Amino acid sequence: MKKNTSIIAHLDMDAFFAAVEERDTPRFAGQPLVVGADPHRGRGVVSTANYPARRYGIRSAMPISQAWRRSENARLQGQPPVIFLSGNYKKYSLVSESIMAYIQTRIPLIEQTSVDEAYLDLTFTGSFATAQILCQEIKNYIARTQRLTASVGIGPNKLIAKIASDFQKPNGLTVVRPEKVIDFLNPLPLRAIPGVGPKTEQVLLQLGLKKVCDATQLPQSALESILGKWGEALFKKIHGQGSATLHAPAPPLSVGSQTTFPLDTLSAMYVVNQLFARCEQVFRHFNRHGFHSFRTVVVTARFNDFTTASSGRTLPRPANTLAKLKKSSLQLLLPFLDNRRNPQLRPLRLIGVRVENFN
DNA sequence: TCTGGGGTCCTAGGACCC
DNA sequence: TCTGGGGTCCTAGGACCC
Repeated sequence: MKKNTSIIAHLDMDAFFAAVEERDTPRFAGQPLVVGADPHRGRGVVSTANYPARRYGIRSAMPISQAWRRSENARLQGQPPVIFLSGNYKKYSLVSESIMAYIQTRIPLIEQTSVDEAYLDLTFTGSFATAQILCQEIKNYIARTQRLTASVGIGPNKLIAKIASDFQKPNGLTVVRPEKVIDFLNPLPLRAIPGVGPKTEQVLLQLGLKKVCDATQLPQSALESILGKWGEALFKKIHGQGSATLHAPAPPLSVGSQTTFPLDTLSAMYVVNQLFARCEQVFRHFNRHGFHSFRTVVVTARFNDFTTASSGRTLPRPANTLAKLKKSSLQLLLPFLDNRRNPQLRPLRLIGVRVENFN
C-alpha cells in the first residue's frame, strides 16, 4: 500500500499592495508603481514594486531614494516615471480578509503566514491533479472578484510549495509531485531556499556553491561545519525535506514599536519623547492582545553610522502598567545618550522598545 | 535624496544552582 | 591540595522573513 502523501499549496499574492492600487486607480494601469516611503521627504524603503517598476531594477526593501533615482533615469530616457504611493494598509488587509475568507469556504485547513500569503492543506483532495484544479479555481475566483492575481505552488510539503509558488511569478501555478522534487530543486540557486539570505549566500558562494545541486554533493557534516546548526536544517531543505503540518495562529512572543527620526539627533528631550510615544504604542498593542503582564523590556538604538545596539532587562516581577514600561525603557535608553553605550556620541537615527515574556 | 517596521529564531557567554 | 558538569535563565547581537 502506498504511503499517504501530503499535498500542500502555498498561495502568494503578486506584488500585492501595488496591485491593489493599480486596480483601484484606472490611470495607474500598466504604469510603474511603488508603494513605500515618500521619496521627497523622510527616510524609508520600497515596500512593494509592481512589475513595470521592477523592470527599472526597483525591488522591495530598496532605499526609496535609490528607487527615485532609477525612476528619474528612466524618465530622462523617455520612459514613464514611477508613481510613488504611501500605501493604504487598512485597505490591503480588508482585501486580504476577503480572499482568505473565500479560501476557507473551499479548504478546511489553511495557515495564513502574512497579509498576502497562506499555506493550504489539500491532502483531502486525494491527488495532485485534483489539488491543481482546486487551486486554479481559487485563482480564477480572485481574478474575477478582486481583479488580482496570485501565484500558487503545490508540493508534498510546505517548503516545496513555498519555493514552487515563487517559481513562475506572477500569476503562476506550479505543481511539484513528490517524485519530481529533486529535479525541481537541483537547478535552483541556493538563494531560492527560504532561510538562505545574503549572508549565507555569500558564505556558500565563497565555497563555490551556487546551486542546490552543488550543495547536495556535500554530506550533512560538511554543511554543519560551515553553518553550524543551520547547516543541518539546510541539508534537509536542499534534499526536499520539510514539514507538511499547518499551524493555528499563535499569540505573539513579543510586541514592539520603533521609529526612524526624520533627522539624526542627540537631543535627550526629543529622543525621550519619541521613546515614550513608542511605549504608548507598545502598551496599546500589548493590551489589545489581552496579555496580563510582561516581564522583559528591550530598548533598541540605531546610530547615524547604522550600527544598532540593544539593551534589555527582565524585571524581578511581572509588570502591566504604562508607567512601569516608560520607567524601565527610560533607564535602558539613557546609556545610549552618553558615553556609557555610545562612545563617540553618535547621533541617534532610530529608537525602539519591545516587551516580551508575557503572561 | 542610503539603508522601514514588525516579527521569529539562533548563538554565545556569564551567572547561578544542584 | 589546579580549576566537575549539567541545566536554566538572562543578555546582546545577528540573520532572516514579509
